[in-house]
Amino acid sequence: MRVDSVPEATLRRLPSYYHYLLRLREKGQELISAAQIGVALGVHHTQVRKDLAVTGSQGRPKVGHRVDDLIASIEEFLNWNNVSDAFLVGAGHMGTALLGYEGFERAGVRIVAAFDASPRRAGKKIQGVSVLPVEKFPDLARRMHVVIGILTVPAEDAQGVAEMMVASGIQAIWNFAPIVLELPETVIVEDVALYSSLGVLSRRLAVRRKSAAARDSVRAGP
Amino acid sequence: MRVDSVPEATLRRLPSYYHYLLRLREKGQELISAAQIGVALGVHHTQVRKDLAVTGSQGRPKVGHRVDDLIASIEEFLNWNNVSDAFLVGAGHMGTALLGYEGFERAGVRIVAAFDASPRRAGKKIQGVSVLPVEKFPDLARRMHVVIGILTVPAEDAQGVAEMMVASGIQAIWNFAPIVLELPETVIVEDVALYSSLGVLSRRLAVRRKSAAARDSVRAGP
DNA sequence: CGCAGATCGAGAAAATCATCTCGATAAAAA
DNA sequence: TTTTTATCGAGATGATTTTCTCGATCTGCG
Repeated sequence: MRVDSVPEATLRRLPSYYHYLLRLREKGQELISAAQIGVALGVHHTQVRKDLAVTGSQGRPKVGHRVDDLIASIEEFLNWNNVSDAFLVGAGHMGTALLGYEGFERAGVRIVAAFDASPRRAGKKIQGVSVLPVEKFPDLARRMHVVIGILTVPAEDAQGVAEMMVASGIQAIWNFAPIVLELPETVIVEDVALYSSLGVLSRRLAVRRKSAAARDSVRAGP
Repeated sequence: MRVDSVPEATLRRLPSYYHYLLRLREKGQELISAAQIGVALGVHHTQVRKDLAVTGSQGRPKVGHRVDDLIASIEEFLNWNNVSDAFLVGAGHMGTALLGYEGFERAGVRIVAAFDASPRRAGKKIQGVSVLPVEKFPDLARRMHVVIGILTVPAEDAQGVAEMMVASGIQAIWNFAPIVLELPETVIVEDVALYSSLGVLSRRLAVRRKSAAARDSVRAGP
C-alpha cells in the first residue's frame, strides 16, 4: 500500500510552477491557465493539469486558475507553509553558499545552526549563522527537535556524518556529497547530484558535436 | 531519428557509478560485479547491467567487470576525459562555492574565468579564478572558444544573462537559477533545481508525519 | 575432465509516466 | 437567448523505463 502515490516527477515540477506563479503574482496577474504554464515552463498542458490536480487546486473552464489559490495549494501540498529548522554540517564552500541563501524559508527550511569538524571554522559566524563544533550536533539536535540535516561535507566523511545525524534523531537528509548514503530505509535522503547534472551536460554536448561532425561529412547516402 | 537514445535516467546514474568505482579503485579492488554495484547504490542489478552496457564496457561471467575498464568506459562515454573550459557568471554565494570545488575537472569542466555585474566583485580573484566585469564575457568567450556557461546569478537576471551567453557562442548552460530559461532548442540547458529537491524532501517528510499520525490514531477498522 | 555456482546479457513482461482524445462547463459573443 | 470558444478534467492510449526470466559463459573445485 503506497502512502504517497504522487509521481516523483510531479513533485519535482511543482516547485518550478511555484516560482513561476510567484513571478506572475508580482507582476499583478491574477489568473492563469494550465496551457500558459505549460508554454512558459516547457511542460505539456495536460501534464500541468495532472500535476496541479494532486495539490487539490481546481480551475474553472474558460477562466483558468487563480494564481493566489495555486500558490497556496502548492505551498500546502509541499508543506512549505510550515517552516522546519535544519542543521547544516560542513561549513566549506557549499555549506557557506547555502547559509547565504535567502529563500529556503519559503521552501519550508530554516538553517538554524551550522557545524564543522575543523576548529578553524567552528566558533565563527557565517551569514549570521553560528558554526559549532560537530560534537555538539547530537545533543542540540535532540534538544531542539531538529529533524532535517543538510550534508555538505567531503565525500569521504559523508557516510559517517550521516550516521551521526540519524543517531541524533534526524529524519531527512539533504545530501550534497557525491555518494549514496547507506542508512535505514526510514530516513529520507534527497541527493543533490551535481555530477549527475554535469554528466548529462557533458554527454549532450559530446553527442551534439558528434552528430554535427557526422552531418558535415556524410552527405551521400549509405 | 534520435541521435542519443540513452535514457536520461541512465545518464544520471553513471556519475554515481563512477564515483563508487573510484573509491573501489582507491581501496585496491580490481573486479566488481553488477550485483555488487547495485547493492551499494540501491539500483537493481539488471538496471546496472543495462546502464553499463551503454558505455560499451563488457563484463565476464563469473568474474564481473574490471574496475579500471569501467572507469575508463564511463569517462569516455560522458566525455569526461576531455576537459572543456567554462565561464561562470554570478560570483555570489553559489558561484563562489563552485569556484572552490576541485573535482569538476574530473567531470570534464574547468572554470577558467568568472564574471559579475557588480563592480564590487569584479577585479578580485576567488579561489584563484579572476572575476571580470560581465561586459567582457562576449568577447572573451568568442576568442577563447568557450562553449559552456555556468549561471549562478539571481533568478531575475538569469534569462537576460543566459541570452547574452547564447549570443556569445555558449552552447551549454549549467543553470542554478530557479527559473526555466527560454532559449533556442539548440542550446543545451541543464538545471540544478535545488528547490525541486527541497520540494521532494519536504513532501516526503510531511507524508511520513501524516501516515505516522494516522497509524497512531486509527487502530480500529473503518 | 566434468560439474557447480556465479555472473553476464538479451528479450519479455510489468510498471510507470507522458500524451492524446473527448465530453463538460463556464464565459463571452452574436 | 443561443452560439461560440477557451479551458478544464477524466479516461484511453502510447512511450519509456524498470524489473523479471532465462539461456549462455566462464571459473574453480572435485
